[in-house]
Amino acid sequence: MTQPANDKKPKAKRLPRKQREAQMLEAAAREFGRQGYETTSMDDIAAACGVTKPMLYNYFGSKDGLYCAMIDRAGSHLVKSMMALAQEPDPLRRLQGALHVFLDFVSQHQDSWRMVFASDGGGAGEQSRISNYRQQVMTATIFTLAEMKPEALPFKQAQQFVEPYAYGLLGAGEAIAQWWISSTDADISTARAAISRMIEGTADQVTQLLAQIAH
Amino acid sequence: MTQPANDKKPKAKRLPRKQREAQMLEAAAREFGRQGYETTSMDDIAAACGVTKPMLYNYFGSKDGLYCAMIDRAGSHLVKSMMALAQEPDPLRRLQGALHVFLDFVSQHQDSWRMVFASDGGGAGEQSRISNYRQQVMTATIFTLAEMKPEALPFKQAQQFVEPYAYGLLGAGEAIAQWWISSTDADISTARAAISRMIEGTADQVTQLLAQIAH
DNA sequence: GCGACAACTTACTCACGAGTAATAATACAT
DNA sequence: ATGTATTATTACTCGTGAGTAAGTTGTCGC
Repeated sequence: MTQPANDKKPKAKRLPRKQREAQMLEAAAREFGRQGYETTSMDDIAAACGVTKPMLYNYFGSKDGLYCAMIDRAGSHLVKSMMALAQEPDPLRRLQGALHVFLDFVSQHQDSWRMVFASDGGGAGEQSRISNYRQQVMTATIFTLAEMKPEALPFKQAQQFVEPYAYGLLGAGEAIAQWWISSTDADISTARAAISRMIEGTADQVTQLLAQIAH
Repeated sequence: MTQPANDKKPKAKRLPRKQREAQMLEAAAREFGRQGYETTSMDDIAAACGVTKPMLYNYFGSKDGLYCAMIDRAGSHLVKSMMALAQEPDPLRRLQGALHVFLDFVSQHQDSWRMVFASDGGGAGEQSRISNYRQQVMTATIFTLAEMKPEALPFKQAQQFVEPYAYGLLGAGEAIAQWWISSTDADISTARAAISRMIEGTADQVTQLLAQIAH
């Protein structure tokens, strides 16, 4: 519907499948990200990579299929980068490292990260649950936060208490990322610093809380 | 499409306009909240209050019109409640008060608050900007945060520095509210405590930051 | 009772978007 | 060069949802 913001009016040059698929995923990410799942038509995406609709169906089967493929590409990339931090022993530093990775991810997937991460509800019927990369990041965060004061109380129990803070932190991270993207002038280091400080402040509070609960 | 989750199969009882309108707004909030803007059909909403589509068009003109009316109802209510806190002089307490109001709002508008507040992008084309109640809350938060250490540096400048933290805080509040809604067992006081602590932690950091900038 | 207005319905139009044949064009392997 | 795979297109079907026109029924003032 709304002009796909892209060029390539002339004839579609012939391209091997792998390349075309990659291009399609790019375009899908861009269009879905800009307009949301429902509002983006397959024709939009097709036009955005200078090809016609049936090609999309050839390669991805359905709108859902394309959507999921695109989510998966970006999502698995995020999670993989985050998992690499698992060896860092200090929980606070691990949290900080995760934010670093997260902001990098956002800056690289400016349009689509919201879909990948928040999976906006409007997404693909069944698939919105399947590809919940957000959940994975959340779990890791809860885990890390519960480690802040390990001597205070049993780990399982600490996780309970810490859960809302993990959600809050993630929410804060997302919001600041969003702010950074949409503010034209702001430097990324400002965003980084803000999240970093919020993590620190929250970590302090959580440590206090855990200590306090343990009497 | 998806069954509107409501009853009232028999004949539509006749109702005066004001009452019917209120009922429609309720239903709209419920359905839009559950399924999102694009996915909810006018027939869904009509069915949800035991009436037929043309009535909706009679009273609200269009889907956009209905959507905006519903946003406005809840949104102005939120903003009004928050404005009542303006007389509180201590910025930290004001922030805490705002969160109290916010959580009350969320608990009263469980389905729809996301639409009202985050205005989910998929919303009504032009109107998504018009009815940005989120923006109002944001501005107030920036304002309050900048007041944390008034002697440090000029107010206008403080606002600049404080902006990402305001976004972060709001994001955290939303995320925790969301967590509370979707977790079956959690008590609201837990959510309140978590947001409260995060505000405190962040406020500390902001105060430090402002002091530090002022040399 | 009896207009007359407000509340409500039935029964459409119209556009747009997902998905699908059936068909054309180009590379490239032998 | 020529048969065969793969890449691509044109030209549809079909369902669904926004919005409307024209008609029906209940209710209130007098």
